[in-house]
Amino acid sequence: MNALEQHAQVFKSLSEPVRIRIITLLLQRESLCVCDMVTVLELGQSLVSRHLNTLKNAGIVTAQRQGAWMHYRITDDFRNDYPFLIQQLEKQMAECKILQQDLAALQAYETAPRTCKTN
Amino acid sequence: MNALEQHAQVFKSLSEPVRIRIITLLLQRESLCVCDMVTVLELGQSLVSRHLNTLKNAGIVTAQRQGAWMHYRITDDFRNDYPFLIQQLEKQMAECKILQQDLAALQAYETAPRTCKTN
DNA sequence: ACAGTATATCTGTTAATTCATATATACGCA
DNA sequence: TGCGTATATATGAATTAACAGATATACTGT
Repeated sequence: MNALEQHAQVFKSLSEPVRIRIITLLLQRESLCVCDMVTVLELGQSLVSRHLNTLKNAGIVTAQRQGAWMHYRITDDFRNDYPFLIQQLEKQMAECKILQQDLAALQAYETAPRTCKTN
Repeated sequence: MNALEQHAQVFKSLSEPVRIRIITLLLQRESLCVCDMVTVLELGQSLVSRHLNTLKNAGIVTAQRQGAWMHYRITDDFRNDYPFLIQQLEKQMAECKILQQDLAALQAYETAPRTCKTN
């Protein structure tokens, strides 16, 4: 895959609202596990897992297993190669109500006693 | 369409190599007509026209007729709402061989005597 | 009529979503 | 320790929709 196709793939990864929401959450934290995102976003586990896989294939996130949990984080490569894209996402987060609600839900979720009952 | 969906649509518009090439060219000039881009990109007229329509629907470009020619340009709204995205595209242009070749082809095309025989 | 541009249509490909199931780890308990 | 079970995550399969590309045709202004 050449550089142009790589760029196109990155943009494509950002072309779905759910993935924008996921990336925006991940930009706010070192890492999150799948069940965190499932709870905060109020989406099906399968759907979130598949979108995370799409982001992983594009090199935007990586996964690391910690016990039963898979922790996803933004890759250093993405931060290095697409710094302005991250700035753009942060700008959007500051202006987009839905993304702010997601962040608020994440904070509420972290404060409350966590029960990670995904399924 | 809410703000999140709007952002997703913009990213989707950037998710195809041909459209990245078109936008990159347009960022270098005030405006270009369809036959300019067809010649420089060496793609079918129908294909370029359809991609331009996609970009227009996303609010990234506007069209203005000048005689037989349709001149496309980047919208002010896009420049205002997605400034970092434009920075990202300019960074990519500086680093991506294909995009540089397109720019060189545009310059050569502008220098040579133009015959806009599209079809 | 002709040049520039848009669009209708067809084909092949890709992708999103859901459901059901598989895998992997942790936990409780004998 | 070993087994059964619950939890966390991934994935195969099926369905549906969207889209890129090409060709042919229609529209628009000179």
